[in-house]
Amino acid sequence: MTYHPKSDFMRVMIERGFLADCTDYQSLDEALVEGVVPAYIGFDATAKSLHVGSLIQIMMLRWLQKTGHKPITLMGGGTTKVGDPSFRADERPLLTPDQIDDNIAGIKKVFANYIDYDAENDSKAVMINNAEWLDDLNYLDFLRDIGRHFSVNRMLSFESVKSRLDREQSLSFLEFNYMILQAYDFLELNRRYGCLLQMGGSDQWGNIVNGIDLTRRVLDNQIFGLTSPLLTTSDGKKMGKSLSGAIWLNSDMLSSYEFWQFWRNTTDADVGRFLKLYTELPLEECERLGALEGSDINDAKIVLANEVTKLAHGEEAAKAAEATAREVFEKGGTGDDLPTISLTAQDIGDGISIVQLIVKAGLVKSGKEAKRLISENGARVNDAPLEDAGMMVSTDDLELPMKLSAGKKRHALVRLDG
RNA sequence: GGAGGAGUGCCCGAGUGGCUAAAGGGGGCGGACUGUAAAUCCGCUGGCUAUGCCUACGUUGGUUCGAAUCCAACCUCCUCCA
Repeated sequence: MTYHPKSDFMRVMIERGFLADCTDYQSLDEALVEGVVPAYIGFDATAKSLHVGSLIQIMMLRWLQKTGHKPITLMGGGTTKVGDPSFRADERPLLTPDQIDDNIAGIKKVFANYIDYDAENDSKAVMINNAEWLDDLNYLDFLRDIGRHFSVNRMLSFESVKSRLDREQSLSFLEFNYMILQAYDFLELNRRYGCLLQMGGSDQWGNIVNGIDLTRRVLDNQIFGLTSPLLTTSDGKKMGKSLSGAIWLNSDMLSSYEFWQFWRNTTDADVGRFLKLYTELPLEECERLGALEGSDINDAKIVLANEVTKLAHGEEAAKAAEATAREVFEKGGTGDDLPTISLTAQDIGDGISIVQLIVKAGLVKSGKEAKRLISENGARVNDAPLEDAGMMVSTDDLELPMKLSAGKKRHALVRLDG
């Protein structure tokens, strides 16, 4: 960007790599200088927790608040009933209202760690559910008041739905309405809360622009949109997957240790970028750490893991995760923070096969995979290669916690409970 | 409503009566190399109480000793027409 912003928020967004595009850099910048700007990001409730793919959005709201503005976290209680088709190859399964409520409850937990909803100033954040205005819409009124502002011709031209239209997959009318509902959200947030800005990933650009147009037409208000880059790791993978699935932000969905490990395993080339996006370390520090060469950059990865985990799960959790990681990887020992399963004597009975234990410990999905792992010499028990796939484990073997390993990186503890 | 095309394993995609748990690729997992990195190379990749059994090629039935493969009906999607 050649634009030199006057506002702290825009400056941070640009310097730290959050900015992919903005509908009007200069006007938005001026609004940010003039006063408190309420800005929102919407989160659909498709799972019980958000994952690291949404973390960049959360960090944007956090910076927004830190630079003196007002974050609005919009929970998509209404829009989730429709499902966002943007850049998706197929239709999502519809969630029931109960599932959606459950998911919202889970997602809410994580925001409190990043955003202050109790601030006693103009930057106090608010959390709103768009079900508030979407659930009770009257179809005909909505079509007449809002629908008339949308051109189907134009809607069909959006990149976000193009792949669906071009290819053999259908786009249901239900999903097609998503962009109208999201546009309407922006309008309502402007009307009700004076919201001036919507942020989101660059895949949301079309939806955001629609909201801006709609608000201008209906209320004659100028509002703004700002998008973050769609994050992939430098080796071209989507952000947020790792060894065993999605990287959830909620600690009840993914342990702090595993969360920490995800960041510790960042690809070299991403370290500097991630430090800027996902931590609040000074820029120079991010750059210095990201520029470390060879094995020195491992120290930077530890800093990254500590900082991100601290924000998400708290300082204690970060410390415990680091301690366990050091114990496990540097000394080849064990640590309390490793994923642990507890078995009762009853579970074990006369003995349980090692194959079953490996499955129960969550290191593999099936007994067959466990056997494969063993035959490939990837399984270890207390750090000794496991050769006998038929090995039985008795309660006596679990006097001390047993450490099971799958490959070099994945470990779990098995304890006897009670 | 009419005509034509399509529906395969986590994904893409070959197969068009037995040799098919189904080529190839991607992804994933394990190994080597390293730095708990990347790239590269090698191997594995449906499940189970396992010399056998179960599940699987849109769904349901049928033909056959035998079907992903043939037939019928249905469902869904795509393209064109109304």
